[in-house]
Amino acid sequence: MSKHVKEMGALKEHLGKHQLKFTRQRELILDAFLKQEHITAEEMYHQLARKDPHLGLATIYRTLNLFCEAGLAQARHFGTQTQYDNISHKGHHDHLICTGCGKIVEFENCDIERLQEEVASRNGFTIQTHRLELYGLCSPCRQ
Amino acid sequence: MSKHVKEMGALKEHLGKHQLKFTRQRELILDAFLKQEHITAEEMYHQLARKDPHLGLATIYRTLNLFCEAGLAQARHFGTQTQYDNISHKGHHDHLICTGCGKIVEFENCDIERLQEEVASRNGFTIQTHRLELYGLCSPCRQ
DNA sequence: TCTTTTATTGAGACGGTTTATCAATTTCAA
DNA sequence: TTGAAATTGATAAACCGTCTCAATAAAAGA
Repeated sequence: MSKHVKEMGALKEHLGKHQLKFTRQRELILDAFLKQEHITAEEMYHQLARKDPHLGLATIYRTLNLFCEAGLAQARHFGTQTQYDNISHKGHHDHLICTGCGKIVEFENCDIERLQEEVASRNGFTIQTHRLELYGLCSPCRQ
Repeated sequence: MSKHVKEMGALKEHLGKHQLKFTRQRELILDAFLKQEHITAEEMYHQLARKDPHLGLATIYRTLNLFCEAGLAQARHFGTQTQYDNISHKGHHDHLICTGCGKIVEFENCDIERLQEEVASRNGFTIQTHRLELYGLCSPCRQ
């Protein structure tokens, strides 16, 4: 009865290919994961504590890493924690960041994205998402 | 006599402004830092162990963070570790990161860099450094 | 120079995050 | 239903980076 039929299918396909099993915990964690844009293991642990008080933190880590391998999630190290991004939510924008005043300008550039695809395929990669940050000085900060 | 006169000057200026002191350790770490494009604290620790076996890891962390504040370095979380990038180094390379197995491939692409400059100047920015990470699956992880 | 003040250092303790271990349990194909 | 194989939960362990603090070194003042 999940609303996430497509992702559930992708996960089951990955499980099948790797002789892994479909468990109650994996289903529970997938449902919770797909409801958000990104989450940390700790956040999910607390969030799921009500539904299943015995669900262990280690299982959450293992499962989120499994989602990464299955192409559903993307891990990003953010400060001291790891964020797991939901790949199916992708309103992706890049950032120009002023190192002087901290101002952030968002931008999108199709040409850059196209070149990224080229680089990736040349190296045998399939891109799920990317992160591009340009650091510099805005004109007020340059005087 | 250091070859890195400019950076040494920038560091001393920062120290002066903040009532910090110029120490033998800071000089040593700066010299080692400027020789590379990027380094982790742990790598530097081993690298400097011969020159000064008593140089502590904590001092290296403290000093690399100081370089960030002084605008000489840029920290970024990479896998489980923190990389300190040398801002003055030009041959900046970017990363393809496999979300399945964690493999990292470095690449450089002048066209992308040129487009970045365009985006920046269109927004009135002057780029000091950037960070581009492409996340996806490498071919073994894709099957 | 000598003294005084203040920042820095080294060593290890510490805290938070993630992974490894392992016996018990669950899944799933036969 | 059975049995091999994967998974789980609990917790120990590993790991990275920061904090603590007494001892030391650097700058400023006399």
